Amino acid sequence: MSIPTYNMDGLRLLRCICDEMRFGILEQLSQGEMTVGQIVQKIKRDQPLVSHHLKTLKECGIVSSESRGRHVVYRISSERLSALIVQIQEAGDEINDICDSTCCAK
Amino acid sequence: MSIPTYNMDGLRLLRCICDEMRFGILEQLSQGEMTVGQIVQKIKRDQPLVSHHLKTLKECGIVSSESRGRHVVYRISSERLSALIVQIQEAGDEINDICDSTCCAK
DNA sequence: AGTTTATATAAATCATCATTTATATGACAA
DNA sequence: TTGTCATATAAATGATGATTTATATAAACT
Repeated sequence: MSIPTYNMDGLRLLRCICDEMRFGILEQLSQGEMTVGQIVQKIKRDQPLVSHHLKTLKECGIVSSESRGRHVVYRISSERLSALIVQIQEAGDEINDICDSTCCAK
Repeated sequence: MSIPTYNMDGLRLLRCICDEMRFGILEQLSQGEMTVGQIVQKIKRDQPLVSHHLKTLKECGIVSSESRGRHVVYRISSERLSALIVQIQEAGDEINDICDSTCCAK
C-alpha cells in the first residue's frame, strides 16, 4: 500500500460519516445535542449499536460528549461539520434532480 | 454495483464518494476535466480499476463523460458537487486541528 | 481488413466493517 | 448496599464492496 497523493483528512472524515446509522445520528445531532437514549428512541436501533457508532464518531473527532448524571449528551463538535451534513443532504437532492431529467435514469 | 443509482440522498451520495480511489479521482476532477488515461497516470492505479470506479461515480450522477475520438473525458457534474469535495477536505483539516490539540489523539 | 491505442466489463477473490448477542460499568435512589 | 437505569464494551458473525485478473469493445490509424 503506497502513500496516497491526495488529502487523507477528507477521506478519513468521509469514511466515518458514510454509514447509514452514523449519518442518521449526525442528521439528528445537526438539530441540537441529544442524549444516547434520545438518539436510540429517535432512530429506533439497539442501544449497544448506537453507542458503538457514537464511539466511532467521537474517536474521529466528529462529535464530543459530556456526562450529566447518568446521561451522556452528544453534540457535533463544530459548526462547520454541522453545516457540512446539511450541505451533503442538499448535494444529494441536487443529484436527484439532475438524474431525473437527464443522465442516469436506469 | 450496489451503490444506488436513483433516489439519491445524502447517504447515497456519501456511499459513492467515501472510497479512497473515488475520492481521489474527484479531487483530481475538482480541478478540471480529465481523460481516463490522465487520471490513471495521476493516481497510478490500474486502468480497469479506474474505469470501474468512474462507472460507479457516473451511475450515481456525480460525474458525467463525453467521448472525444478514442478518449473519454470525465468531469464533475455540478459546481455544487465540486465545491462539496473541497468543503469535505476543509472539514477534514479542521477535525485534524481539533484532534491534535484535544480529544482524539490516537 | 488488420493493428494499435483507449476504455470498459465481468467473474472470482479478498478485505473491511456493520450488526448481533451477551455482558460490564457507572450513577443514582431506596 | 442493593436494585435499577443509562451507557459502554467485546467477541463472533455476517454482509458489503474493493481489487485482481482476464477479456471485450470501440475508434483511429496502416
